[in-house]
This record gives sequence, C-alpha cells and structure tokens, in this order.
Amino acid sequence: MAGYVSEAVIRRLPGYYRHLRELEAAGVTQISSQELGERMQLTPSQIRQDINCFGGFGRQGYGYKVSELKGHIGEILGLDREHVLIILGAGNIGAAVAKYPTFSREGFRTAAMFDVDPAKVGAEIDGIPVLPMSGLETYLAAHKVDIAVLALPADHARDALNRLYAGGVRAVWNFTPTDLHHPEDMIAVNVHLSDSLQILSYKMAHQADE
Amino acid sequence: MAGYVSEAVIRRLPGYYRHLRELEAAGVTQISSQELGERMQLTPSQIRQDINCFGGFGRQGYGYKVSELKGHIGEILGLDREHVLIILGAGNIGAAVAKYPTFSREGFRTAAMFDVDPAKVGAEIDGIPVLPMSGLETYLAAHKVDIAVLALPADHARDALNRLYAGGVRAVWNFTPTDLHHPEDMIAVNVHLSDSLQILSYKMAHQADE
DNA sequence: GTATGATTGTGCTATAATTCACAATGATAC
DNA sequence: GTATCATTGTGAATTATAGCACAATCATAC
Repeated sequence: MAGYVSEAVIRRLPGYYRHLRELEAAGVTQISSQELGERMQLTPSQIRQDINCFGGFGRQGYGYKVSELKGHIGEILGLDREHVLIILGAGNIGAAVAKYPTFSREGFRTAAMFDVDPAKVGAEIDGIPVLPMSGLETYLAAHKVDIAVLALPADHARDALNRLYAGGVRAVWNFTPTDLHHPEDMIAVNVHLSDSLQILSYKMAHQADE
Repeated sequence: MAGYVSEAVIRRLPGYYRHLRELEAAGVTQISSQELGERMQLTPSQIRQDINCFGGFGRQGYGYKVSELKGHIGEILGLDREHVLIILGAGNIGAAVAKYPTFSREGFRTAAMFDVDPAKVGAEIDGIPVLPMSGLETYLAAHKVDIAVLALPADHARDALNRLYAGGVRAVWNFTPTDLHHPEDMIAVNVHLSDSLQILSYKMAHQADE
C-alpha cells in the first residue's frame, strides 16, 4: 500500500472495474488474482501489485470478494459520487453520449445539452432538454456542472472551452479531434476516436512483422 | 532506426500524425523536435527517438519537413491504402462513426451499415445504405471488407464477432463495453468510452493529491 | 482445535521506457 | 568557400513498470 499511484495503474483501473462488474453480474462472488489475470490478460502478480496500491483488499488463501473489490475500485475512481454533465453539441456523438446506458449506472447524470442549430433546440434527447448555445452562461450561473462534454465541430472547441472555463467548469471530456490547451486548474481528457482506428490500421499493416 | 517498435511508440503515432496535419494546415513547413515537443507536451528527446524507430527523417541543423514527416508517419500507420469499413448497428454511435469527417480523409470508406431494426433498414445515413443484419453473410460473401465496426448492444457483440470471423473479416473496431475475446488471427481494438470518463472522474477525485 | 493447502502482500530482480548528453552533420551567413 | 550555429541521431544513464519468489496468513476440512 503505497502513496504514489503510477499512470500505468490508473489506466488499468477502469478495466478492473469493468471486469468486476461483469463478474458480479454473472453471479461470481469470489475471485483469485490468478483467475482475474486469465480473464484480463494480465499476470496475477501485476493484479496483486495494482490492487495493493490502495490497500489490502484481499484475503490469503481465498482471494478477493468481487463486490467488495468492485466497491473499493469504484470509490477510487470517484464513482460513488454523482457527476452532473452537460453536453455541448446535439449531433450524433452528443446523442450517443446522452444515451450511453452505462454512464447513468456509474453516477454520471446528463442535465442538459446545448446546440447552435435552432432546429435542434427545444427538443429532448432521451429526456434531456436541448438548449440554445447562447444560453450557456446563464445556465452555468444557475446550475452546478461537474463535467462538460465537447461533442461539437473542432473549430468551435476552443471558444467553447473558454466560455466553460469562465462559467466555472473545471473538467472537460473532449471528443473534438484536437488536443485542447487548457488552463492548469482544468482537467481535460481527450478521446480522439481516430487514434484507435489508426492503431488498428497500423496493426493490420504490420501484423506479419511479429 | 531499430526493428522492434514498442507499444508505447505505436500509441503515440496517431498523435504525431494529428499534430503534423494541424501544422501543415496552418502553413508550417518545417519544425524541430524542440518545437514539436512543446506543442505535444513531449520531450524533444523522446520525439527524436520515436521518429528514429522508422528512419532518419530529419536533418541536422534544420529539423523535420512537416509534410514529409506526416507522409512517412501516414504510411507507417497504413493510411496510404484504402480500408473498407462496415458498421454493425445504425444507432447513434454507428451514425457518428459513419459521419465522422476525418475518417474518409484518412482512407477509411464505409460501404454499408447493418441493423436488426426493420425501421432503420432501407434508409441511408450520410449516403451509406442500412442493410438488414440477416443479410450480413450474403454481403460478406460478395464484398471485400477490411474492418467491421461493432456499434451494437453488448449482448449481441459476441454473436456478431463470430459471424464476422466466419465471413472472413479479420479486423474489428469495438465500441461495445466488453473486452471481446477474439481468435489469434483477428485484430480487435476496443474503444471503451467509459474508461476515459472514469479516468476523468479519478483525476477530479484526486487532483489535490499531486 | 489442528493440519493442510491456497493465495495474498511484498522485497527484490529484470525488463522496458524515457531522458541525458554529446559527437556528427548539415544548414546558413558572410 | 569557410566558419558558425542549430539540431539531429544515438549510446549510456536513469527512471518507471512488470515479474519473480517466497514468507506470512487466512480459509477449509476433519
């Protein structure tokens, strides 16, 4: 149980959570690092080390209790608290995020969507109102927003980011295909869909090399 | 210039490509590892090492030619050839992928979409026909497909994967929130949207720690 | 209650990734 | 054409990450 948690461990945490959720849904109550490792394609040793960054959640001679471990990792990921989201851009990506079933299960609640297109404004997507982009500042002044999702065209991303920052939003989930430069006290995670498709392409081109 | 290319380098390649595309679009013709490093938040040294895995594309005392380097990295990523895609699932994620503007620019061409919902079948999304899922085998027998995009509900992913494999598809881009187990000779890249949102949540919960 | 067996937690070792540092080299100015 | 300066390519050093191995410990059976 150490203080510092490496980036490599953080990247693996959502994978642990996902697999534990699946195991729990399948009725598995107990699992060893050996079995979990086979499932996740990791060595048992690595799993024990990773989990031990946060405390001794296992029991010798037994393994880990699935729901208990899932609970711990959920807490570590911050999934025990509710996060209020707004989505900027009511196109396909915005709508896909709004409807993504797992998010609400994990405490992410989308409160509103915003769009410049008058044809979209006023409608509801999955029960979530689509508001005019011009009303963003008014909305932010009146409502607590934890995370803003950028699902609009790349050339509007910079402007939107500034307006969000001015309105007090300090976390952004960016689907725009640019690396947003953001203030120090703002957290931004970029999705970059193209990247993973390009990696697929790379692997297809080089699969003979291995 | 080495033979083996590490996973870490491969993960960074799309980032290089993206930044070089932006630089080219901005009219920048020449760049040093120093400047590119500032832009990409990487050390100049790492950039030189990464690029040197593939050959000496730079010139001492000058730097790298933007369009030349972009061309090389594009080739390395396999973006110089055309990839034919089909999308399984004509929901929001499927539609978002079909309409994503950068893909066609990078040589990815979506030929058809498939869905089980009779209400969606027969329509066109961005000029791409939506075909019935039941016709998948017939379609695969008649057309060359390089990559299949899984944009359907998680509980149909396994079945779809088997049908794709039987039909000769050997590369899958998976948006389903499960880790698909796939045959050795099939390449699968998982997107897992939840993961990056959870990492955002983690960083929000732990930002005081640093 | 005791013995047995399984599995964790963890210090140490090995491997991988990143950064440093500088000689080699090519661009540029005069 | 020559001197100067900038920047690469790269071996060596450092840091980060993963794996090994085993003592400590807990579950389970009898």
